[in-house]
Amino acid sequence: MKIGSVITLLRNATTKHLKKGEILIPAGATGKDVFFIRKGLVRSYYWDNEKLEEITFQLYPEYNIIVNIHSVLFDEPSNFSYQAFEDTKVYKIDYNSMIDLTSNNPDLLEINRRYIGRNAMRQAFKRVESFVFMSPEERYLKYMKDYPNVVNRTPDKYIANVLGITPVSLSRIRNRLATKKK
Amino acid sequence: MKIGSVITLLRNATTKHLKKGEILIPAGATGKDVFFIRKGLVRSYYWDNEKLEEITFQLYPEYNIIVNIHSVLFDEPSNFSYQAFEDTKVYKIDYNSMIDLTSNNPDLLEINRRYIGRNAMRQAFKRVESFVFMSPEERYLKYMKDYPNVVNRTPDKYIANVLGITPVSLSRIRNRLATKKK
DNA sequence: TCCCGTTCTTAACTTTAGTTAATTTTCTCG
DNA sequence: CGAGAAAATTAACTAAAGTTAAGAACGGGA
Repeated sequence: MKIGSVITLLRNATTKHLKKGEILIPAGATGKDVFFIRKGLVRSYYWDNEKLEEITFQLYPEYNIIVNIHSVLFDEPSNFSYQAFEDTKVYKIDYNSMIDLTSNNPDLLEINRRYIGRNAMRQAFKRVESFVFMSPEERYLKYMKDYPNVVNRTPDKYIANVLGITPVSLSRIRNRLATKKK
Repeated sequence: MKIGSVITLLRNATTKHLKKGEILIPAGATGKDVFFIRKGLVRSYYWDNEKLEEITFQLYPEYNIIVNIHSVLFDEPSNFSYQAFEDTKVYKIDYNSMIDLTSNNPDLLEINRRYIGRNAMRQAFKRVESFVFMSPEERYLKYMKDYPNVVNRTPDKYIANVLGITPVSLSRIRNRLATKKK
């Protein structure tokens, strides 16, 4: 990745500061923005009308790219809200402007392909694999290993959501693992 | 999608016939091929060394595109084998040739973006959502609804794998649903 | 059609997860 | 620092899933 290309991107981006708890993208949004998290932590979540509670879908620490998959790739309004989970600084650029920039610039085209499409795809695919092949306990261990910088900044109840289990169940898994070790 | 573009693609593709049971892509393969299933049914599966059995990851009926995500997008050898689950006819084209073709042809570029990247991404993402937000029972009902043409051609044990549960458990879910209905 | 292998179902049992609620611990921010 | 809120743990119970195994049903050749 060439430094000049990055500068081109940054010149076309705006900077946004969010206080902990502020909403970056509200549910229902249709805007096609791409965000780069420079600092902080963002979570995406879904309001479950049956259980009457929020279910956290994913957690994004600094140096991650967020695109609202629903609006940007699927042309639907966003199912999720994206919320700053710590004081957060993001760079924001319109997706279509980004496509325009990248199509005239081989380096940026490569960045686009590599860091947006491929990365999001890889994450989603690996996550499906973890659900198909692994137990909740194994999934938890893997998540801790892969994202320690997320786990130790986030209350367990949100991690439990991401793993597809309840907070109570996660607490028991931790207990089992702790007693097993001895 | 213009018919001319499709013909361009087909002229650069080869046709392959597979008997039921034959392997389309063996585990460990590094080839970057794109397959279009003209007729038949293909499954991808993983050999689980712990459980000493095959776990089916996904089922692809006719008119679906198969790319080996591991080799084509992640530059790793394939983790999965892809096997014809019925007598199957596929069109095959090398991924890089396809990229070359598409980059000089706006229609094909659109096909590429839309049907390969976006579709695979959409599938993977929706599938993660189903694991995070839904119970096995709900997941089964949704799968039946979304892919009836797969379900009624595939033994349940393979469907169970795809849903991340055991065949015994799927059988009980079916039983529960049947008695609930009355 | 009959046979054999695969798949499905059922049962019995063990383990784990969901649910609800009470209690303890930890955070947060005024 | 301290009070109130949020989160984590624990318990008791229910529901569901994993495991193993046995028998029934099914299906695809010969």
